[in-house]
Amino acid sequence: MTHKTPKKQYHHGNLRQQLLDTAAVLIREDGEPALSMRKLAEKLGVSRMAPYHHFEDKEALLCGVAEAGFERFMHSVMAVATDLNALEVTPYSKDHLCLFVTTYLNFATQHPEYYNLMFGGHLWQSTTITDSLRDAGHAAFRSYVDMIRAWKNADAINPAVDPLRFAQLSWSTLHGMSRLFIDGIYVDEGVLTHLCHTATDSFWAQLHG
Amino acid sequence: MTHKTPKKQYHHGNLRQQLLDTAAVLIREDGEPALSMRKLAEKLGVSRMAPYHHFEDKEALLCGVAEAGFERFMHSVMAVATDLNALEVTPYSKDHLCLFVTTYLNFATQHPEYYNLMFGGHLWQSTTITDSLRDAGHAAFRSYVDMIRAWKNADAINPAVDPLRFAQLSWSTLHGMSRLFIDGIYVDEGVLTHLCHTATDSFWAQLHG
DNA sequence: AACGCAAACTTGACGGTGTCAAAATAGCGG
DNA sequence: CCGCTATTTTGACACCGTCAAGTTTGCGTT
Repeated sequence: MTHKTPKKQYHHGNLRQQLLDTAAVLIREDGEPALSMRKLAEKLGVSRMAPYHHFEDKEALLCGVAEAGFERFMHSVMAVATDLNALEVTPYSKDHLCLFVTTYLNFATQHPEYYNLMFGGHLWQSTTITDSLRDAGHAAFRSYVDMIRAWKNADAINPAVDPLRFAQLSWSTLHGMSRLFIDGIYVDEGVLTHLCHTATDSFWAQLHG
Repeated sequence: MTHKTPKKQYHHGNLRQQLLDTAAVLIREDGEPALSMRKLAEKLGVSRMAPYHHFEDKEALLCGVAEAGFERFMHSVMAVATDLNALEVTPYSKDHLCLFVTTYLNFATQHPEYYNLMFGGHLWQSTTITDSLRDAGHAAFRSYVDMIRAWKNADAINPAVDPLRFAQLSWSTLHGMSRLFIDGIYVDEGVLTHLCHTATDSFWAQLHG
């Protein structure tokens, strides 16, 4: 008979998870390029090579962090979708759309340490990107397209709209806005909320033109 | 009386410029993170510290490369603007708009080594970004807003459109598309041209709604 | 023509990085 | 208790950015 859960199964315990969490914290504090495996290991009171038993190399670790980011991201979006009623937002309305837009940008600007890895070129251009990360990314996009298809199936938008095409363009806009704010090219907080509304207007027009 | 131009003013000659050019080449080949000052110096047959006489540190060098990118970028955009007649594109037409969109994306996708530095977070988030680079970036955006103002002054768009607001949103879209293609998240070449047209349609609608 | 001087370049050294290889240790099933 | 595997450690290496101090070069002045 095995123990129910091997709580502390070794010297340190649940390293792997702590590596992911602490890496995210360190990246948030000092930026991704400043993260070093050695400092990360030291922060967890473990020798420099210990992390390599849980992640093949630094990039694999970052892929893991990005994957965790996708989990959080999906959770955020799902949460808003289910809380529509509680928020007194009527489905398929412009407010609904705006809520989605602001949710996306809030995640991006409030969790840049995740967003950068999730949608940055560093990992996606790399030849060693994890299969699971690639899947998570594709799944996220697919669920976005599915969301638009749902609008279409509910006769909430112009039937001539191509969901895939609209998804590609609108995601580009959301992604571009996110990047410009995260990268500090756009700075003003007020501009953000205003831009969210302008973007929503544009999306709404595309969906009903 | 000084010489008109000090052609070969020292051992090596016009290093500074070769540093900028070769750095761009190396980044294009292996990506920005793979660029090292030492390899760059060696490639030019010069000792490792030589570059530091022309650029304070690695980041300053990258700022220089980015600045060169802005020059090329502005040149590309200007060239299209002046060649409108030769290309048989009537000013302020939808084709005109589409031409601008494709020009932007062509630059981004064909010169990622410059685009990444010009509009990437690496330099803009850094506290040590060069003043001249900052100026170049702002100038580029300002000239974009001015272009839209010109359309407005020519009564070519809906007078209710706020040029700054439209510039921010449309630039976000262009930037987002560029990033997604450069980062290899969107891959298909055909999708690019199609997305350019979809984006143009959206912009056109915003300008004439 | 000689000199001086500043600009351009080199060499040595230091602390930091990712990670390969091999040794050490811990915990669990038999 | 033994042995086996999962986990962690230590040593070593090549590479990186760059500070400090030395060396070369070429031009302007005398």
